[in-house]
Amino acid sequence: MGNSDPDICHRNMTSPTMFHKRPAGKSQTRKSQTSALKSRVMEVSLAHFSDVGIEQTNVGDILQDADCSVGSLYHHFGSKEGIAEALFVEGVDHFNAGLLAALLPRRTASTGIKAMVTFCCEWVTDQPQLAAFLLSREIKLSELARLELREKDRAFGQSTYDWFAPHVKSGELQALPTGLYMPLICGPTLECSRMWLSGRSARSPGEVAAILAEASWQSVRQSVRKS
Amino acid sequence: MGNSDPDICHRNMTSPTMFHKRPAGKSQTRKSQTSALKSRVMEVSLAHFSDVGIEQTNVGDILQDADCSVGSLYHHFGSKEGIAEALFVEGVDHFNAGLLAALLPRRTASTGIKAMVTFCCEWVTDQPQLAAFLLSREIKLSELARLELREKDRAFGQSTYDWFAPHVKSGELQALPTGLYMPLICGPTLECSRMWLSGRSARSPGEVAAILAEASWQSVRQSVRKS
DNA sequence: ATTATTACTAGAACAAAATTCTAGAATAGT
DNA sequence: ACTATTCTAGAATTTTGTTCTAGTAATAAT
Repeated sequence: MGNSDPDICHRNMTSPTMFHKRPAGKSQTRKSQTSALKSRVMEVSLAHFSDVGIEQTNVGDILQDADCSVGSLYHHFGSKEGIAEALFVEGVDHFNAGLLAALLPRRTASTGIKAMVTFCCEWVTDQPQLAAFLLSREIKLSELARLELREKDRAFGQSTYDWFAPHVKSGELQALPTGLYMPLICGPTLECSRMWLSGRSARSPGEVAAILAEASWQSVRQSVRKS
Repeated sequence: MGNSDPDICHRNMTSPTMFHKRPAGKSQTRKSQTSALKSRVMEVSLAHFSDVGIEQTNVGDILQDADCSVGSLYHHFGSKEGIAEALFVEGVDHFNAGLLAALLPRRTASTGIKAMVTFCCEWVTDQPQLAAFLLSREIKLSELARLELREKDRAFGQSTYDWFAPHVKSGELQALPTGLYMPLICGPTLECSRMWLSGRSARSPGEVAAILAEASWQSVRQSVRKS
């Protein structure tokens, strides 16, 4: 009765440090042990997921590799998909944050757009496992996570558009439906990434970043051409 | 002993008519019954897969909805993933064939590139389920299917490149690494498609086809600009 | 025509793997 | 100290994908 309530708990994931350094005091407090366990599970799961896919990954292996008990896993994540969901949300967050950080400081349309593309390329090339996971699977998200992600997506879109707007006004960028900027700017890069990650292409996005950046820029700039 | 040999059989799928009209004589011969069963399974499976994903779909539901026995299903497809594999290969084939058919008759670089984009947009908008399935999941293919697909991919790439080459020579198209044309031309569209299919965008690719076509063209044309 | 072989259908039985359940230990709150 | 909560554990259960055996139609061989 006074038992654990996973339905609440495994939602309450305050970004357990896969991509940031952990506090890690010497005296392993319970809290840090727990958070370490979660990280371990996520790390191990990512490796398996990106390797053989969610379906083919079996919980037993995760349990073993992360040295975790059945109870703990289901307490924290609720299900195998729950792990995937946590990874997905955290991954998207990380990517979006990086992309914004690359964009916002730029002062001209051209450098901004190119910075976005370049960031994409580098991010994918730097963390192929996470990228493969994010790009190759559309996770079946819970309703709650779906809403959470939708909101983040909206906020992200808003931030980028706030940056774009002045450049549209000044005539450097084309005026387009809001939803088209991201696909035009990052679409080619993401497509290249998929090909590289799945072994269909030898060239990593990092290697062709400059070409992609230039091409994407051409696709969204206000075009006034000779002849 | 003289038993069925699924290891051979379920590879031998001569494209069972999900996207083409079936012969369907009046006297249901065995062959046509069988092929109808396969189509039914694939159709039903696609609906489930694109709805809740491969993992979440359970074979029992497919069996029931397609009115198929366990034995038949495993005889024809070998496994649940086998169905996905068949759908995937057939889908890619259908898409590639359509794309080529749209491209090859065009005589100028501009109309060709735009035809490709337009075809993508229409195809995705016309068969959202299949598109969602192809775009959102990377199927874990068998080694055999992987090779088969690789070969088709190569042939497809060759055909498109044969079309591109003269236009590159004539200076209308940029000279790019071979692997970059498709991502640049179709990447934005596919990205839009994903957003639309997953409900993150309201505008269907069909609605923005013209804009995408123009933008993608700008990204691969040989640019010589004022100032 | 009869037999042999193959392609296919059927569903009970099986095995593997995900998840639930019960219980106990650690921690925080009062 | 006592209570409630969070977390850990692993045995027990259930679900679900797949295999197996057997039987039926179709086709090929003699």
